[in-house]
Amino acid sequence: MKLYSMHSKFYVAVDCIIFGYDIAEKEIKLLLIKRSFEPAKGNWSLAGGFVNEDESLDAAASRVLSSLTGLKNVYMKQLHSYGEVKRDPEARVISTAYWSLIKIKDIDKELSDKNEAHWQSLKKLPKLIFDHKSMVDNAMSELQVQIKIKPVGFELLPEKFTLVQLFDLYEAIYQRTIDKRNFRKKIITMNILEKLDEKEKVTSKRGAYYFRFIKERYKKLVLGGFYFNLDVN
Amino acid sequence: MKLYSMHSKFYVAVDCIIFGYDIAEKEIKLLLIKRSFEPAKGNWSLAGGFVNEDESLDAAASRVLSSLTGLKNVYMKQLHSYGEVKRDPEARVISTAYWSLIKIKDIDKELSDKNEAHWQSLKKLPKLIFDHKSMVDNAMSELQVQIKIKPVGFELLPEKFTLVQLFDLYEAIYQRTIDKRNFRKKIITMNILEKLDEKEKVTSKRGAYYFRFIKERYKKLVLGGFYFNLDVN
DNA sequence: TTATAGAGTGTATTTTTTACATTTATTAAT
DNA sequence: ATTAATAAATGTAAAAAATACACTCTATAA
Repeated sequence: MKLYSMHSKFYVAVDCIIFGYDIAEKEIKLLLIKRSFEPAKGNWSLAGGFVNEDESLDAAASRVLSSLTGLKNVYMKQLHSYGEVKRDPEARVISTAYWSLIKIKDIDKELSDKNEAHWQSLKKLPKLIFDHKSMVDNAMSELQVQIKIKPVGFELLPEKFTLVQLFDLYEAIYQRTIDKRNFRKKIITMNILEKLDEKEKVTSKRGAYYFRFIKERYKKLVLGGFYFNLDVN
Repeated sequence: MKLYSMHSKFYVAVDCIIFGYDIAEKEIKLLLIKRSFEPAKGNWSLAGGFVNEDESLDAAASRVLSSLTGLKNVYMKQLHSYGEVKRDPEARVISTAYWSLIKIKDIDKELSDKNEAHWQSLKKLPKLIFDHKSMVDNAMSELQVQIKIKPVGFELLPEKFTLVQLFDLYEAIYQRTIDKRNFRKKIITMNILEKLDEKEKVTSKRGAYYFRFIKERYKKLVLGGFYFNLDVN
């Protein structure tokens, strides 16, 4: 069949904006790659790859993420497709960007090292190739929006976390100070966290109680019309 | 050069979800096409087209919209890219969907007739080809979100409109009843509308005052930290 | 026993949202 | 001229949510 044969074909790629959170540094980090092939070989780049004949865009993005980190079934959402004619100087490539939230400790270090992947602080990013900087900016905006209205922050924290850690994460993402008491009040009132008996005792003598996000409880609440909202002053 | 030559190439298309608002019927409508080529010739479809070598995705979407309606510089935003392997039974085609808001009266009727374009009520849509139905559903969700937080509703109304017309538009998009007094209070308080001396006298004896959206005033407010919000009960 | 450092807590005020029913303006019919 | 009809326009009190704000508690190490 050749019904479409008069039309042009294009390389199609995916690029992944992989967010992690450094609890100690209280900083959002991005997993970036030293590009291993031309053009722009040796420069900093998002994790990316070309789409194969037999895989969907989503599958390609999952493959790229997994081949770099060893992770599957992590939080990943399509962000936007970038289709400027000259965005890649080598050839016409249309790229669909995905953003992902992972726990830094979960990645397969050997695999990421082999691929020359490095965590970089969002605050002092190196220059990125092509239009990757604007992909990052767009992803960051999306993250700021989503973390207000969906419980996605927990994707960046360990299973057990303290309210202080959650609070610091929100400050890091909002990039502003927020009121500690009002924040605690609001998240606790939602009734989607379970307080554990265990305490985190590294950062203080007194220790801070660990909490756990109960996804099932959240889902049940949503069915009843609940909207997650952590838009606090 | 052939640095990428080991990778596959794909047909890339754009599809446009074109929203219009029928003031008299108080209904959201979609501009749909009787598809003129195989596969699925004669079936209902979104306005779409293949991307050309020398145009960006955005430009392709603008071209598709303009070739069907004669309209340029209208509200249009990228929605999502659809990349399932078998989404088009004929060949592998990756499609980036765009959604657009236009004033029904502004379209070039001759042009749209020639292209077999027809306005269809959102409430009784015909069966659409491929994955176009889910594109429409996603676009509708996006419209519902955006009209709450951005002044995009005015894109669907004439330059001059009454508060009743604006109110009816919001009810049509939210697909629920809203409180008339609270709605009026909220939109008026925003101070982004100008009340004209003129009245619309077709739908009532008393007549309803026309208003006008003042984009410049809105933009100035936004610079000062203002957030449009019409999330009313 | 005491100093230290971070964790944890409550309330009053302001702002926003919600619920709700009557009056007003105009025209057409008598 | 009066009246009936119809949609437009309007205000307020109560409830809920958001905000501002500073001290006490707990555990450890000196």
